[in-house]
Amino acid sequence: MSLKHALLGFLSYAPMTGYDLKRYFDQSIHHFWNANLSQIYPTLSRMVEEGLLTMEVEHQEDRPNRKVYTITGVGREELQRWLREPLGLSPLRVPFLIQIFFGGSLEKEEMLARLRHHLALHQERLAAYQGPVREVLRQNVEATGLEREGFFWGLTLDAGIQCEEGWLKWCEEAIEKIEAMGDGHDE
Amino acid sequence: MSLKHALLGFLSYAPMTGYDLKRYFDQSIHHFWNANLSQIYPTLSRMVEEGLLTMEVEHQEDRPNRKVYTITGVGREELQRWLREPLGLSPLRVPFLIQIFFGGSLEKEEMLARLRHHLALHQERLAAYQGPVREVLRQNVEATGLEREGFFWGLTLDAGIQCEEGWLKWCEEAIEKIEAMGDGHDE
DNA sequence: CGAACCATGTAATAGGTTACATGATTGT
DNA sequence: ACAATCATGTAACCTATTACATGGTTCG
Repeated sequence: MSLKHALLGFLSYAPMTGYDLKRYFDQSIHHFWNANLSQIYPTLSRMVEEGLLTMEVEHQEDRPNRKVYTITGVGREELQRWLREPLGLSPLRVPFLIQIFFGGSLEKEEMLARLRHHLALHQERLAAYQGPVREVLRQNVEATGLEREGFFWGLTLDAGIQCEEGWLKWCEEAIEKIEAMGDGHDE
Repeated sequence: MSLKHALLGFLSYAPMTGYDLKRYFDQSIHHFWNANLSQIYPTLSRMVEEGLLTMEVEHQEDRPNRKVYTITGVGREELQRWLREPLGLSPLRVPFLIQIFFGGSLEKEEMLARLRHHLALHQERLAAYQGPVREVLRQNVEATGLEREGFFWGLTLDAGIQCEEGWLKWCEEAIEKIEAMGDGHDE
């Protein structure tokens, strides 16, 4: 279960609440993994039962109480074990490609509009990765001083960028090929 | 629900059994979507209830009976509607990148071994796409005569290839960067 | 005055994987 | 003999999403 190990990973940096963890997800691994609060909270409870974490309630007066989770020795061992576990390639699930696969009945212009829209979405995402996302990463390295860790954070962002560039290239080539095609439903 | 629409897509080519459909999944859209028989069978039943398909039992003597599903007019309309529905970008879920992200505690050689293994997996998959997978696609076009459809089938395979090439490039660059790094856990 | 932030959850639903169950035929 | 192919499913389980529920504070 990857969510569990991602939580262990962040908690190996510092004790945190579920709400904090969600912010870290959104800020740093959002481009290859995400989780909702409604999934994070029960998972943290279960991890306490399993002995991977401990929890302490921090009382606050003007705000809701915080449940601060801390990783245990067992938790650290489990994280280290998992980090070395060989994983196969994760299967893709891209509904958009199902639409392309069965798109033979769409008209040329309709299909082009779909692809151009998709291209724009990927351009947006790429720009975000190269700009604000990269910047947040840099700030996190600066704030924590975790140089070596920051190097690996950067690698995952590189992967996201590489992926987006691949999609852009594919979209562009697909558009060219369709534009070169005959009109209507034939050829 | 994408599975439903993928099933509608294949059944728009010809009536088929669940078992046949599974074969088509494995053969043609496997690289961006897959499904198990234990998921396909109940889904087909539900689609009959919803009026998207009809089912007829074909009795066989030496083999189990076949349940042949046929797409209805309603089913075709639903497929056409869905093919035009704009979809956002599908979120990635790559557990391997979680391992990289939190991989700061692994030793240099350990990390290199992981990346080299990953590189090999992607090379294998790319070779499959460029060789046998492309060949099966070509044969399906020849067998069915669906030239225009075949063009779009090919596009989805191009996307798979583009994706694999992106991963390969990323793996290679990551390996180079790590090799250039200082030894052990520092720097 | 309304939106966003802080902070916690539960419940219902959907989607997907794995294991279990059956049973004849064909190929190695 | 053993595995694979044909052909159907059910049940248990795991994972993830969406909706519902609460309630004060801060910012525009």
